[in-house]
Amino acid sequence: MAEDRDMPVIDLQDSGKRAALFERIRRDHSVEIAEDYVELIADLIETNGEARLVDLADLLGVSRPTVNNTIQRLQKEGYVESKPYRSIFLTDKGRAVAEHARQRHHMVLDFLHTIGVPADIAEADAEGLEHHLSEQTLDCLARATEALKKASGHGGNQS
Amino acid sequence: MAEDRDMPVIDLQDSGKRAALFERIRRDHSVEIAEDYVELIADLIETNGEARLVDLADLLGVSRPTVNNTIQRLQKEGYVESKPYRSIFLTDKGRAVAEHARQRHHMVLDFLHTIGVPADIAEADAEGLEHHLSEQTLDCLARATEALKKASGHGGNQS
DNA sequence: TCGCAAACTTAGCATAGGCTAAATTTATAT
DNA sequence: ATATAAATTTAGCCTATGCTAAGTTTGCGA
Ligand SMILES: [Mn+2]
Ligand SMILES: [Mn+2]
Ligand SMILES: [Mn+2]
Ligand SMILES: [Mn+2]
Repeated sequence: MAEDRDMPVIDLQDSGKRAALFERIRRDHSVEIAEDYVELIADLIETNGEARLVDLADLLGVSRPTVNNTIQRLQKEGYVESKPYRSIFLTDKGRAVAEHARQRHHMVLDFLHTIGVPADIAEADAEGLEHHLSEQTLDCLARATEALKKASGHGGNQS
Repeated sequence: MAEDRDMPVIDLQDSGKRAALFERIRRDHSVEIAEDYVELIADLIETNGEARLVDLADLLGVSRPTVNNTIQRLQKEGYVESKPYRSIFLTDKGRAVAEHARQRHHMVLDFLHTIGVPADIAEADAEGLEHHLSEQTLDCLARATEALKKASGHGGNQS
């Protein structure tokens, strides 16, 4: 139970191994924006019938030219399709990514709610956390969420 | 228990509120590198007596000029001090950030281990997750970790 | 001590992701 | 039908973060 809280977390002996972890984080970040965009686009299409650039810009809190720029990149990378001045559609690849992103988003949110994080804060944290969870960890998280739900359901206390 | 897994996670009605969440993520990302650097620098100083640019570059998996560039920015922003061609030191601000980062890193890792994530994967995921947890969520996470430890300790099963 | 290797810096380049201002196209309302 | 408004795009700018190649400084071994 002695939780060496002031020891390096990091193995300074094997720099190659450590470097690989940071490389994964940099990769995660490079797909993060794609994930948020396609998830929003899927939501907009389902809710409004179409995904317009102006709505994306409002939801993301960035300027319209910024969205335009990113959409062009996402189109090059095969996530979306859109003809000039028309609204935005998902490719099969984009739809798959959106579906996956949405599931993870739900799972993270469900977990945060279960451990007692207030809804607003859970929403905020989930938006960042969702992009850094491996499949393995998602599995374990789902199991832990169920375990905690069961525990508190059967008369457990958490405060 | 009907977990509407194919509903938008996102409130498309209030774009201002949603935009605020993404703005926080963008802010998180802009301090993320600072956190990883100061944490590594603290570890190197404790372990080796000094933090050298070349070791940072090896551990981070980036080139030496990249580290040089970032260190100059971190110095402007008051996290580190270093005279040309000499090794790198933390300011009080840098030390505080490093300490905080290390605690979070430990907590996330402890949690991931507790829910059964293999050590390698836990290390990898923690490196990204650690930067997106609010204080509130950290609190709840610590409590959940204890609860799960207790549960499995007292003859619980998780698979 | 002095020459070479290691470490660090500078210069120059690239891409991603932001911005504003201005141009262009599409949609709407009279 | 046409003027105006809204939406989208382009142009031009910025910073952060990455790179390689080349220069500079430091440190060490012979
Ligand atoms: Mn999401
Ligand atoms: Mn997100
Ligand atoms: Mn860390
Ligand atoms: Mn990290």
